[in-house]
Amino acid sequence: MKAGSAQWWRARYAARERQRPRAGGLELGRITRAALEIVDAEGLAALTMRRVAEEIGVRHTSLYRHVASRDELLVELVDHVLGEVVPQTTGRGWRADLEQAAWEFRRVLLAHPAIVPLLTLGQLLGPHALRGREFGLGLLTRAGWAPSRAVHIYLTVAHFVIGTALLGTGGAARGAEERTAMTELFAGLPQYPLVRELAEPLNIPDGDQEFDFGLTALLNGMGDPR
Amino acid sequence: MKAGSAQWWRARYAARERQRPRAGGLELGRITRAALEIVDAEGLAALTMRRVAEEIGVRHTSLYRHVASRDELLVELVDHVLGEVVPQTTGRGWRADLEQAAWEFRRVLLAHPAIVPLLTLGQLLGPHALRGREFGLGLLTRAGWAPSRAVHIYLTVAHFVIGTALLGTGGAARGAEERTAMTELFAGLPQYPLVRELAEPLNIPDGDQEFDFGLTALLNGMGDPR
DNA sequence: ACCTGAACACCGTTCAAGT
DNA sequence: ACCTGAACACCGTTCAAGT
Repeated sequence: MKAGSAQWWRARYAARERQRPRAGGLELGRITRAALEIVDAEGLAALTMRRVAEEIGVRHTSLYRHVASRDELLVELVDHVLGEVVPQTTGRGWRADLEQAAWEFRRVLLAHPAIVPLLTLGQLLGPHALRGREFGLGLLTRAGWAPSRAVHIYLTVAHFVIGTALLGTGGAARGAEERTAMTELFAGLPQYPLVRELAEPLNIPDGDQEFDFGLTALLNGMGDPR
Repeated sequence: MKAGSAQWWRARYAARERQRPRAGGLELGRITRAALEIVDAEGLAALTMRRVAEEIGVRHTSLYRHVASRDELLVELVDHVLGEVVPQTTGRGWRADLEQAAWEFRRVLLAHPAIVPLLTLGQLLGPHALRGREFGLGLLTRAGWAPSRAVHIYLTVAHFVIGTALLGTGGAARGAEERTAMTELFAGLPQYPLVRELAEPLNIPDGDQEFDFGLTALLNGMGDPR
């Protein structure tokens, strides 16, 4: 069964209910916490089963009693990080609430850049993901949006947050020396005059500004609940 | 030097100019073409150096003469796929042109779902990526958008296309049995009443409709060139 | 029930040797 | 200049054996 699929999640929830952890034993939380530490400090490539086990002080084969594969561990890690998202209502209407939730989601993702690519590994159906989903749908339906419209808006904004985080972290992130390298690169490519001319605004590494621009346009374009 | 970084691309362009391939020899194009075949048919996990070499009929260590690492191969593969994007003007104004380009970009990504996650590996600075960038910036500036505005619009739309493709392909893609599994999953989770109530619209696997909704909202919200 | 040890198949990458 | 062969270090995963 593929880790992160709906079928997998269903089995996972059932197993979690059945489970009674014994005192002093290794549990899933200890594993995901160790995994997050490694991934935050050293990146995704450093996250091996052996490395996680070493961090905890156990043989790496022991992990397979709690997690069926590395992929399962990664899926669990994603929902663990999603637990840091704490959406709150603002008292200033649905649009302000949605914007605040989007920025809060973005904040958490940027705090753990290495796990962002993992969001595409499976479906976001863990307890923390569903908590966020419930919150978003709640504020939209309470504002008067029709159910199918609320779903569309929720999914579009969520995907926008994830998409911009994906492109803004990792390989696409721009430092100072990256920017000078880019200028030099474009200088040697006369085939693309506009790319060269607009090199400066293209390379300003202000992801927050771009995020603000896109989110505002998105919400402007959606109108109001009938 | 990190594959996909601006510095890497700079060296890569320079090396490509220097290169004179000898007749009958192995060249990069042959490698990326074999890689794409494998990845389309069997997914990203099947794309090993040994497998690519086998497909071509050569020892796997030979690949390292043309590509410094597996990561380099993946970055080259991305730009290779981007070559399939053929944006065209419509004669119906900048907005129609931009929408058409966005759909064309989406079409190519969905045709090669396994490579979509690779778009986040490095910067999109290959020749085909820059060709698309030049096209997008061209149609926007010709329409009268101020340069910095054109850049924002271009980046936002491009990131939107990639973001929705990322979440719509791979693990998040929904088949029929996935949807029934999701219904059963929600039925057992009374903690999330709205998620359960809206399960049906949430699980309709119509990515095109969601894409259309988001793209329209985005462009609606951007207004017109001054 | 949980952890350990040994083992398996398979990776990416390096490098001296051939032509 | 390019390809080959052998080798290295390191993976994820399985499973019988211990407690």
